[in-house]
Amino acid sequence: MARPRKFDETHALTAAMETFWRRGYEATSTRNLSDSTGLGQSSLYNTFGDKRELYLRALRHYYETHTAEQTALLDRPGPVKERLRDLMVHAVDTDLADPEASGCFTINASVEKADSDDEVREEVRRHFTTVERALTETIARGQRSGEISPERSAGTLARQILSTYYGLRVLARIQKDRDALLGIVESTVSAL
Amino acid sequence: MARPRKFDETHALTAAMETFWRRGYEATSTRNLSDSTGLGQSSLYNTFGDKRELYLRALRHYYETHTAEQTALLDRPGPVKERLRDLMVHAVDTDLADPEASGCFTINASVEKADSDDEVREEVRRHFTTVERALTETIARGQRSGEISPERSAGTLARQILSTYYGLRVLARIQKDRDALLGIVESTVSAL
DNA sequence: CGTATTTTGGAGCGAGCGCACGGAAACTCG
DNA sequence: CGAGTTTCCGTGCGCTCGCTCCAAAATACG
Repeated sequence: MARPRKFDETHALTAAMETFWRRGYEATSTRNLSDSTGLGQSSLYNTFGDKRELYLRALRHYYETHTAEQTALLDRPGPVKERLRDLMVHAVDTDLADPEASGCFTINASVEKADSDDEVREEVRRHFTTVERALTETIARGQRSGEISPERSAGTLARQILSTYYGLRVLARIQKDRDALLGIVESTVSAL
Repeated sequence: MARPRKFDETHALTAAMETFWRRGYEATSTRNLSDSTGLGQSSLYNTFGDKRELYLRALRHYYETHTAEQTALLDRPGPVKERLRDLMVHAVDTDLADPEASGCFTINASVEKADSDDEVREEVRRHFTTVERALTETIARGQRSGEISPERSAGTLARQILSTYYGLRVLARIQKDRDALLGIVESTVSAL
């Protein structure tokens, strides 16, 4: 019925996500997005709306790919403490593997834009809540199986892990000493 | 010998720091800085150099005022666990008290600008290291007095607290439930 | 009081920003 | 193959950006 697109929308969205992820919202220009996606400016605007809408789409895409991957690590079978350790070790290793890496996009969005944009804040909250819930379920499972003491509530322990986890991802931006970071992980897991 | 300044340099620096802190580096224009400090553009450039230099000055000013305040909380006398609790509770309360608050400037700088600016990264590292060292000393003191088990090294425990602490400050941007946040603090302190 | 020196305020520079637009191009379908 | 529809690409608009410059203003000193 009309001229077909010569790009894949998901590929373009992934490229835009990586650009926002690495450079942040303000430091990313629409030319940067045009370059990294390979789309012309008008195609960008036709497909995704304006810069802010594309940022929100990128953040949601991060949820569907990366946040989902994090909770998937927790939902796997096996000893619960190993699942929790996997989550954190995986984060440390991906943060350290790529020198261009830019931590966790959700945290970046939370710091740079959640204050000034209600929709961004709600989206960030959704990410946080999803990970927190996955952690709570995992810990509750561990408490039922006896791997984790039921002394403190699963919710409190989950928030404690969540806090350590996000702190790790902030520290890992500066502190590149893998052993020090893994020491945090071990100490946290063994304290459960 | 010449026309005297009609502003106080420290006051201007404090105002600039608060602007960068709240809005971030990229979203802050030199007009914003001119407005918040009350200085004309030429006075700003005469006194502080360009925008980036002013940002570095602001970050160092944060170190001397706010980071120093954090370590001062730890250096006070009294039970060690109370000192650690104070540090975290104080952060939660200041983050929640002011709806305009924007978390921890060091974390913000780490997320927005440490990747792309070596001097910012070194300054952020200095903040992190200072808090980590203060935590290590505090925990070592607790181990000597018997308040904290010497099973795990003071350095590892310090980094664990540091991680939780920074995670708390990220979470507090979104999660405004004081009881949930304080639950993290209690759980962390009681696990020592 | 005149001169030297520094600060101040405001205008304005070139560059890059987000975004819009219009015509050419590439398809589907009658 | 022509009509209709959507996408693509380049140009450029209005604006704001970081930063500079300069003349007026305000002091200290001989």
